Formats: sequence, C-alpha cells, structure tokens
Amino acid sequence: MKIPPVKGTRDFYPQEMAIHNWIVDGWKRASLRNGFEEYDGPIFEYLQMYQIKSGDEIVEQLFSFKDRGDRDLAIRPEITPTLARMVNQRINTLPKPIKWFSVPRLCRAERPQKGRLREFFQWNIDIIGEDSVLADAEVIFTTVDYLREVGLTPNDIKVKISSRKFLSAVLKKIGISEEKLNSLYGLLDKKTKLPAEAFSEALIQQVGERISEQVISFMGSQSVTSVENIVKPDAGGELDIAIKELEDCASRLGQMGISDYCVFDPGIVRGLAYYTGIVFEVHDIQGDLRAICGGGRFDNLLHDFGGPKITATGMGMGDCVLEILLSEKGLLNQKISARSLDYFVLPVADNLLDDTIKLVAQLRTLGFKTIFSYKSGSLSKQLKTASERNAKYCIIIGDEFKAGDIVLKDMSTGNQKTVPLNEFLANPGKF
RNA sequence: GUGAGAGUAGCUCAGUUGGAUAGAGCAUCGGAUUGUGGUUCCGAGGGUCGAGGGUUCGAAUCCCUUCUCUCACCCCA
Repeated sequence: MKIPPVKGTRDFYPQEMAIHNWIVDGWKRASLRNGFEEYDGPIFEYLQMYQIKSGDEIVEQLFSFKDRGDRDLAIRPEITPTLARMVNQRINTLPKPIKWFSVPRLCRAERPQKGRLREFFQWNIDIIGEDSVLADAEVIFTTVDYLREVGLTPNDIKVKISSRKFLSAVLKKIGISEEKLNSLYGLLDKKTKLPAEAFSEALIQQVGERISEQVISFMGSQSVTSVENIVKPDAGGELDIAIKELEDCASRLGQMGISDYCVFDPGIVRGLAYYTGIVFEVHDIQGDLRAICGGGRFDNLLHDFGGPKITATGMGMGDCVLEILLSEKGLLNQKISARSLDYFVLPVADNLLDDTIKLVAQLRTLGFKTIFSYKSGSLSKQLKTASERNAKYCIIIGDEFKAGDIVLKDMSTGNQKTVPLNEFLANPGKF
C-alpha cells in the first residue's frame, strides 16, 4: 500500500537538500558574523505557550496533541515563546544585550498555498535588552547582509520600514481613539491588497469621512517628515519621539551602507498587536510574492511570559518565499551542485579491486571526497560514470600499478600523467 | 473554514465523435565500447489513466461521488 506524503510537507531529495543547506548555511553565516549566537529548543511545548499572546483562531492552526500523561502539547508554530521562556529562566545571568539566532523547523496547520506550507524553516534573530534604535537597525542590517550575500539587489527587494509608535501617535493626533487603534491596524495592513475604493469605504465605516481623508493622505506619505503636513508634532511628545526614532534608524542604516535597500512605508503595520516600535518587512519589488520576512520591536515579550519588562527586537524569515524568489531570480542553479568529488578511483580489472579499495580508504582518511565503482565495467564506462559524478580527478589502477604507479587524469582538461603511488600519497595536492 | 482550476510513467506533456495492446521527450538501467569521459546510435524497465460507482457492445475520454494537488480568500505568530 502506497502512502502519500502529508499535505503541506516537503521531501528533500539530495538536490533539494543541497539547496536547503545552502540557504540555512547562509543564514547561519550571516548571523554569526553579525554577532548572534545560535540557540534552539524543543520542537513541542505546552499548548498554553501559544495561547498566551494569541487568540483561538491561532490555536486552531496548531498541531496539538495529548501525551500519555494527558498534558496538552503542541508542535511549535514559532520559536519566539520558546526564546522568551529560555531567556526568562536565566535572565539574571545572561550578559546583555542578548543577541541570539535560530533556524527552527516549524509547523502550522494552515491551508498550503504559494510560499506557505505546513512545515517550514524560519530564520529568527533577536536582540533582547537593548532599547536603542541601533538594535533595530542592526537587525535590519543583518537581514540585508544575508539577502545581499545571496545576490539580491535593491532592484529585487526593498525593506519597508515604519513604526507602531509612529503610526499610533499619528492616528491619535488625527483624532482616533486609543480603543479603535487595533481594529484599524488590521485594515491598514490590508491596504495594498484592497482596491483603493474598497479600502476607503471600509475606512469611512470605521472612522468617518473626514478622518478617513487624513488617514489616506497619511498612508500615502513618502517620507517620515512629510507627515508634518498632516499633523504637527509637539516637542517631546509621542509623535516627536517616534519621528526621531525613525530618522535615527534611517541614519544608522545609512552608516551601515544599506540605504538603497530601505524605504519608509507607512503601510507596514504587521498583524499582531504586540509590536510597539520600529516594524519592517522585506518584499520583492514586483510585489507578487508575500513578504519575505518581517520583524520589529516588541516591548512586552519577556513580561508576557512571566519575566521582567525588558524589550526585544527581532526578525523572522521563512524558507518558502525566499526559495521561490531566489529561484525566480535564477540565483539557485549555478551555485549549488548536489554532488562533487575529488577523486574517482577505477580499476581496469577485477583483480585490482583490492588495491583500489585500499587507495580509496587512504584518500578518504586524508579528507578527500573519493568514490569507486562497484562494477568493474570497461574503462570507458567508468570514466563516463566519473564524469557524471562530477569528479575532479580520476585515478586509474591498471597495468602501471604493477610497477607501483597510478594514472592521474584531470577530468576538466583530459590531461593525464603516470605518478608513483607513494609520491602521490605523500602529497596528493602537488599533482 | 470559503471559492476556482487541475489530476495520464520519476518529471514535462500528447492521446481524434467514446474504439482494439495508452504514447513521446527527458530521466533511469543495459548494449554498441574489456585502456580513455562529456557527443551519438540501439534496446529495456517503468502506468490500477488519482480512487469508487454509473451509462455503453466498448470509457483515459461522458455522468455522479470522493480524495489529492495548485491558486486565491480567512489568517499570517
């Protein structure tokens, strides 16, 4: 009986695995060179961990189960709660700021679609315990540092940056009450998805005609300062502070040399209520994929999980959308070869198999990727196999071997030379 | 959860008004080729035509049911 793969999962055959590893290795390199340390946690936690900051709808999209002790558990749909738990447990002994990263495998029971599966990997970086906007800038830089390394240019992607503090200050100044903010965020987040008329209709329904005009005008702002045409900040007030933060962030990003990747966009809201400061998303420039990643500052992360009031800022990037984008941009093919070999050792006759195996073992011990053929087919056939396997060199064990010599063939040029085996083994790189 | 589209070999697809043993390219394996690879030529294996039921002398093709996948919506931590 044939059992199909589970909906929304992927099988990583060697070629896909090579691509996947290349992506994950890049994430890890970028994290490490930006000063982040790797951590990980269990792939399941108490179900309650994911109920703290989320509603029932999100709980429905969890893979949850009971263990034999009747405990309610869930496979992790995100790693942030685990991070909060781990940091809280050692909050007094960890040196600040805490800069950690992880590449967890996550599961969400959502309906799969383009760029979204039920099992995926997500690169997470977080800086905990640093209030300065510099930390937000560093998170954004690390993100761009990676995306730039894999070959994405400012013509391919943009980091769209805004601030929850800024947004809330503007909206309150326009005359929207604090209680209405959260439901309004939901609408503003959808602006790019809705036709302009539908958006403005929905907006009028929420805040009335006069205010909605101002909101629409604000949502069209191209720069942070242009908001002053709509509302005037009071010196030292919430809006004033938020504007300074955004400007400060932009100036840091300039110092880091990535201004050409970054743009202010008041339409970046982010779904969840818990963001409190700078928020950002990276989008492909055509805008036909969902966000490549998203992040921002959240003040209450540790506190929500029973810890102190320490702020955090971070970013999460899934592997699905990224891979689609890289593939569309042609950035996957050449760089990744699933198989490559240093040596392919081939005996021309069955009675040379013993010596072949000895040599193969010696080369492997020296650290070279080396294989041989199980079948002692014709030389021509074995060379063909070696060529298919992308071997850099072939070592032919033939008549010369009686005199202690091997034939070393460079597969890229076709040149070959006869070399004494003991000299070769003493310094294989020399040949 | 809602809506639309699609299911034929490992992959990409053909398959006439419903007609006999369901085809091609790529991939895999073997041979031409037992001391020289990438090319070429020849051959082989591989299918419950997603599944179940119905109409018919006869179904990959028409009808019903169901499953799966894709895309969009909800949601997006």
